[in-house]
Parts: sequence; C-alpha cells; structure tokens
Amino acid sequence: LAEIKLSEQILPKLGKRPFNPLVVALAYDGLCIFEFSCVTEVFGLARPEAGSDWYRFETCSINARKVRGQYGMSMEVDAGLERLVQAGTIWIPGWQGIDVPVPPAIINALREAHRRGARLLSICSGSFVIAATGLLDGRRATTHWRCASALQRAYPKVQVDPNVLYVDEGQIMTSAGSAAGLDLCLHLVRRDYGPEMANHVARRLVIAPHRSGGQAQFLQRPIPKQERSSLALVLEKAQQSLAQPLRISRLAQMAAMSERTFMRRFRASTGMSPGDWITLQRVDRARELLESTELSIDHIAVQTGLGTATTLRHHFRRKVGVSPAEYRRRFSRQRSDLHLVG
DNA sequence: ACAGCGTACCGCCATA
DNA sequence: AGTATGGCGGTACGCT
Repeated sequence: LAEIKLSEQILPKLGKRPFNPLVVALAYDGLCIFEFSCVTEVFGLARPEAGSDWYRFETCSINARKVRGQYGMSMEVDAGLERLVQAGTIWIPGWQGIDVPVPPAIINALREAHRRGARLLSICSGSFVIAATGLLDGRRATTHWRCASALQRAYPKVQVDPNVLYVDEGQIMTSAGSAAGLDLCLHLVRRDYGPEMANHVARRLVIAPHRSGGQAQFLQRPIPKQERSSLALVLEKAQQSLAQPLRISRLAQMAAMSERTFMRRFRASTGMSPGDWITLQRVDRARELLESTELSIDHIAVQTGLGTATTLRHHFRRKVGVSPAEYRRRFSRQRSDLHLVG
C-alpha cells in the first residue's frame, strides 16, 4: 500500500524526464560479480511502482560474446561496445586488474560517449578505466582504498581522494570499493528522481539510505555542494542536540527561513519531513545507547529527546521492528558472545 | 486503549 | 511564461 501511495506521489514528477534513460554496464573477462550486481539491482530490477519512466538497463562487452566471470562461471552478453552509442549512463563495475591495460576500443567508446553527453560512472577499480581515457585529468576521483595510491601513481593528474565513498564530478562519478558502489547508485537515483525515490530504492534493498555512525570514521560520505547550505548546518546542529526539544519554529529560525520554506527545503533535500527525520535520528541514537551502555530505557528516552519510555518504545518498534529490551538482549556489546540471531 | 490537546504538515494562494 | 517564498487554515498525527 505504501508503494502505491508513493508512486502516486512521484509519478507526476516523472512526466518530463530530462535525461536519457538507457543505462549500460560494461562487462569484461573476470567480471567483478558483486560490483556488477549492485548496478543490476538498482537499475535493472523492474520497478513497476516507478511507472514506465524508470531506467532501461542493458549490458555490453567489447564484442558481444561470452565473458568469463569469476568463480567458475561465465555469461553470455548480447551487445557489444556499439551499444554505448545509445547510452545515457555508462557503468564500469570494476576492472580486470589495475595493471591490465584498457583496450583502445573501450577508451574511444567512452570518450565518444562522454563527448555526446553520456555520464560515466565507475565502482572500485573501474576508476582505472575512466582514468585511462584522460577524462579524469584535473578532476577529483576515488577508488578502492587499496588501489588509491596505485591510481594516483598511474595517473598523476587525477586528484585521488581515498577518504570518500564516491566523488561526483558532474558527468563523471567514481566510487570506492565494493559496497560504496551502492552508495553511488543511490546517489545517482537521488540526482535523477529525487530523494524520496532514492530512499524507496534503499528500502527495497534493505539498506540505510544514508550510511551513518559505525564505520564512518574510515570512509566519509561527501556532502554535495548544494547541501552545504544553512539547512545542512542546522541538520548537523540538530543531530548534536537531540536531547533538547527541537521545534520546527526554532530550527527554521536557525536556518534563517520561514517555517514553510524550511519544511519544503527539508523534504526536497532529505525526502522526509523534519519530524520524521528527527525521530529517526533519535531512534538511531537510542539504538547506539542500547548497544553500548547499560542505561535504563527511561534514561535513554531522556538522553535521546524522545522524552518518555513509552514514546521511545513506540517509535523504536516502528523503525527497528523489535522492542528496545529485545534489541538490547540481542545486540548489547556486553553479551555479544551469545551471538543471538533472528 | 483512550481522549484531549498542541504541534507538524501540506495544499492553496498571493506575492516577489 | 517560469520559479521560489511565506502566510493561512484544515487536518493528521504524536504526546501525555
């Protein structure tokens, strides 16, 4: 039901799609199955809830033929490089190896596609393929942290940033290793269809629309330029003072805009209402505290700004699916040796 | 589970 | 024509 409601909301906006919907992934011998699958899952999976205006997805290889995959399997590819001529978006999901030279046919096809206005995106070592075209010279890019120095050495004119999940240079986007490809996939959906649709896709994938907390010390999500606004600053401040009551009037005031505009801009940027977002942050924080401390539910309710244990339980169950007590029983660090799973 | 209270939300419209 | 703003008011929703 939620999906039907969503498509009704979104469909009218898709009426005039400003970009070429054909997404083509480049397959090659030794294809990185995981990186390839990230792209197929987001762009290839049928999404009737998005109406008829979703991407079209195809695969191509140097010449239409069988390509060797990994792990003792191969696949038949229907199209050759000529398919790239039609593509609006081209994905390079990894590459055979960082030392494997890129065939001139691929370099030429990618240059030509770029000249035509197609977007080039890579995951992991796929960045080496784009770099080989020379199109990354003078631009920022990233790749798997293990290959970052090799990329920098091979292509000194590229500004390699190993500390981000992905880099958006407009028509060219590169992402870090493996699962960071999913972050870039979602980023593209967000650019093309808006944050609500990206959140929706993330939910179908059962992953968080934003990577938060935990591992983020190592890889930080780049904040798109347009979001370095007063709104982004207010979000940061809000996140740091969840324990206090956060009223819309006050947040809008901090952002120096009217409540109406604040709410509009908030939804345009995050895909959810301020209230929903704040509750989500609070529940997230409660989850952390349940895992890593022995604080009582009442105490955590106060600390997270959810107020009372009743309110905490209510929202926690809605967002996480289990009660706070049950969650703590399963995931508390002190008891992690029990390894209780679902 | 309920009720009653206040805020949040969003469509609508005038305005810049 | 188009876009962004912000005020108003009804309703939905969350909190106690």
